[in-house]
Amino acid sequence: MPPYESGDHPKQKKTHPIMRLSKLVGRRIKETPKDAHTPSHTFLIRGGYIRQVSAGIYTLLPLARRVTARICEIIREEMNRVDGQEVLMPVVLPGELWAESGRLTAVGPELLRFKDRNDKEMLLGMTHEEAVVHMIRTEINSYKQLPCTVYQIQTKYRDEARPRAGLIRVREFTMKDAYSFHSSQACLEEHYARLHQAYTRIFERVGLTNVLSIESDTGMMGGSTAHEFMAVAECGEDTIFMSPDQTYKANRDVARSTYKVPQEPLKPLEKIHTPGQKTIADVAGFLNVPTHKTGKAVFYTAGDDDLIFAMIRGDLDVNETKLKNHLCVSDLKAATDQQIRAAGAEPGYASPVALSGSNVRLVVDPSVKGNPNIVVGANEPGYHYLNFNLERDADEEAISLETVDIATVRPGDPCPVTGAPLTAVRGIEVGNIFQLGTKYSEPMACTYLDQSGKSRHMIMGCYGIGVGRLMAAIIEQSHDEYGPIWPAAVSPFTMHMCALNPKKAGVSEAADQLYTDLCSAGIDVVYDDRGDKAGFQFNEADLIGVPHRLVVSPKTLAEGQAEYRSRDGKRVEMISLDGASRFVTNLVVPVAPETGM
RNA sequence: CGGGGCGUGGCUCAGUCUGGUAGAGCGCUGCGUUCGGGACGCAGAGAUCGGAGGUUCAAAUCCUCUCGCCCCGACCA
Repeated sequence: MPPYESGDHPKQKKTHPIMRLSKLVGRRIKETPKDAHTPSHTFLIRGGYIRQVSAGIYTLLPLARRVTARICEIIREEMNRVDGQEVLMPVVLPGELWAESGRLTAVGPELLRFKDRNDKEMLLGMTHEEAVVHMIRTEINSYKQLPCTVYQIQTKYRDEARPRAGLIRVREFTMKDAYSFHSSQACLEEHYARLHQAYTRIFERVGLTNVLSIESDTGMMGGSTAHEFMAVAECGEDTIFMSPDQTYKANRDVARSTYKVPQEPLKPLEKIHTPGQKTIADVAGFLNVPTHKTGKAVFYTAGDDDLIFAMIRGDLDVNETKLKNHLCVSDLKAATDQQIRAAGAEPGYASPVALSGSNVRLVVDPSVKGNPNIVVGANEPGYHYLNFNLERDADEEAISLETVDIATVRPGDPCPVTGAPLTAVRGIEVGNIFQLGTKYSEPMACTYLDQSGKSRHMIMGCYGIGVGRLMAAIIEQSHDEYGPIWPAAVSPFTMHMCALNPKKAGVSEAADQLYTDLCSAGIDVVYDDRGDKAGFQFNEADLIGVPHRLVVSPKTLAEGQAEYRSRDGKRVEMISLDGASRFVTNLVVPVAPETGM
């Protein structure tokens, strides 16, 4: 290779990306790999988009990289429109930074930690609050610089216990994460609303057709208000409850319902012999009462603290996420029989009645609180109480008693807003937004001086989108039995061109010419120049999933034409080769992004 | 972390129960014939059967240990 002349930098050379299928890295696979069980996983593998390297760790081949690049461009445009500034923070972070926020110890094995050569504790970033605070607290120190929003598109690593379904749940992934900094809660809330709109636009523009914005659990991120954006899909891991008119939508972990309590006169507490009846179903059957007239006792331990006695209506189940959030603990374990007995309760016959004096934390769901005359255990093997009434019969002097919603909502339960029966759908979490408040700025001393010269903690928001997961979600919502049907905005190519029988007179010349014309017109074309049988080429085209296809063959060439077909099969027509460039250009008039907010 | 399943050419699998020198289809290379919804013929290349021990004259196959991957659950910004 001769040295470059002065001014002849390689970057300045016009490069022609390889768009011939004969040269594209990544082959199509005819058979479904045994590991693939969902449409997106199957087609990403079969179409030559991704390859697994390890559990939850994938290589993106050129086709997938083209898709994610287009997704990232849309995200960038929308983030820039809400005043985001792109940055890039490290993947490898020092443990000490996470010690500042407390998450070094608070986060479990999901955080991958390791030592560097100097025996210093390091970690792979699973999210970047600490890193961004480290950046902002040194760059921003005046109210005049607020609000400010930065974002990055960066690799994250989470040591997931169980990766699954291809790109839906992985260990290493690319994420767009944004962080905003404010001097007031009102400013945060205003910006949060703007980001909510930006997210809605992003998911529309990438071609998702069914995305729900729902109330979500704030989990380990902390903070108060949070929303998740859920792409509705069968293979989704999350369950969303919503009212038929969608005025109420919430993740199962925060979904509420209203359980009516009957009005009836209180009857006297009565102990009754119930030998061997330890489960709700047993007791209800034995005493011939409906399960919703019983009380269920569930015991947990949190850390090394006292026993948690969760009490809920017999037909309902405790939602452990709700309970954890109420107790502000991250690990909740089912208590052992010994622990239950040590607290003065009897497994299978546990009761809040005779717990006096024991160090039990009693958490009662509202479904029990006003519910009159229910059946509960008697803290004595083989005995229950009839006509238990919480306010009257639980000894509030001796035990702490909290009433808080800890129920798991079921499909058909009444909506807390409209009262209509809630329905459940499955969804893939493609994005989320959080109002963090000062959860990180306080412990990490991220402050600014306000107008009066007083030092204050910045108020933060954070906003994430999983890029690879988004690509998979798009396939989940747009595919047929043959492959993906890419929305034009994110398709790896605009046009898929086939040359049938290229050795026949003039075909390959005409196809090459068309390919060149389209490329010159700025169209992203992938050209199947391999000369395989028609059916083979068509099946591969479907498996790649480009929304438009042109075919040149001896048959079409005889008429000076090419055949156009849309991937969804809704449009098929012959076009003249002369006017092909114009036809295609008209076909793919880009959807201009909306302007303004 | 509990429960289940699977590791045999690049891919999908058979062979394992009942030990006897490793197979098929797809894919790949070459030649020829075909050519509008996954063509055909001929000739080839390619696997120390996940790994390590052990039993045996002989191990893909039996035993022990181990690693990896998938699924269900638990967990999960």
